[in-house]
Amino acid sequence: MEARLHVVHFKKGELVLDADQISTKSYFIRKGILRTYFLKDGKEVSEYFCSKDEWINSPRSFMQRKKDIYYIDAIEATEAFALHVNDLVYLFDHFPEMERYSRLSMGTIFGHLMERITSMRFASAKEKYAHFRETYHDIYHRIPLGMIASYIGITQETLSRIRAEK
Amino acid sequence: MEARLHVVHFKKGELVLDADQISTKSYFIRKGILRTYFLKDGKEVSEYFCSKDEWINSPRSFMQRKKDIYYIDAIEATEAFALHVNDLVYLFDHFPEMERYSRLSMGTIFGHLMERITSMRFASAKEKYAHFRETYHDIYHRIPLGMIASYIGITQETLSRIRAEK
DNA sequence: CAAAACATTTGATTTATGTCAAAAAATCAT
DNA sequence: ATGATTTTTTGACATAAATCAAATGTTTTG
Repeated sequence: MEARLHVVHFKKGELVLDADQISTKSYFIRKGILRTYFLKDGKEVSEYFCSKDEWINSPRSFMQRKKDIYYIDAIEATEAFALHVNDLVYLFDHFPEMERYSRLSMGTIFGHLMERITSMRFASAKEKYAHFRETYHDIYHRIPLGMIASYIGITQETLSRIRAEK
Repeated sequence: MEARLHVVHFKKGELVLDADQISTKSYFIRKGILRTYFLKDGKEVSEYFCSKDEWINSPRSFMQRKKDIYYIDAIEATEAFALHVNDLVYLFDHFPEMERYSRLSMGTIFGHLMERITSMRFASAKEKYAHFRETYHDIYHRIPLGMIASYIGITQETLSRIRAEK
């Protein structure tokens, strides 16, 4: 089992997954930050950030082996374990408890997504930023302003002004 | 198995689940529309709508047996099958394939949620309404304007004006 | 059927945030 | 280090959508 995970390193700014390829790996981060984003009108829109002890992948691409719109890149120099999708399938096939574990953790992620939807719907720019800081309280200061702005769906200028006040 | 589902009926406007109780049932709709909503500053905010052949519940309340903020009510007179959480757990325990099925369908719902987040982030009020109509293309005309407005996160007045133009 | 309750529309005004443009600050590469 | 990118800040202005208020339209209910 341990052997199925191999260590990988990414330099700051390095592309981990290109949107035009199907993702066969999921990464468990040991150090650094990876980020999922997509392009809208030629500009990067950050979808989410992952750091230490978290898994990151392009969900649909990885699970359903279909191309998706997401890129993954490294915000910082990052060290991670890579797990190949075939090995994961092997695990699901041989350890049924995995399925249950997976189902239950999905529930948690689910809750986060619903919360985020709510936050997007009724919050002012300032509140969205506050919500972002809560969600990423241990790494928010390591994420560039522009990426945060696109993550919460406001412009850089507005975010800069929010930070300036107080 | 069939016996574990029992038919229930709700009148238009009837409360199906009160937020101050833990939800023990999930409903599979045969006819009509149910809706999940929560209260924000005393006003109802619609979370999602379900119709024919879909399951509806208060996810965290149902799966984790914890109180959550969601109410469920009937937008139309509705007929549904109710499944008790204990019966579902029984199914998961006795039919491992259920776990896999559940995991895979979560992936789909996942995709919808992510799409919705994107739609909330960068769309104008008009585009949000268009996105809503696509998502609910077979029932959108049966949902009151005010509920749609809160679902997409704009005011009733703005939605009314969007409908008025063209 | 009328009255009440509720939902939608319309109008006038305000406000938060976006846009465009340029300066300042920080980071990167030679 | 130093010049070159890149990122962040600041300013002036435009605009979509919110707010407040009232009128109209539509359902429900006794």
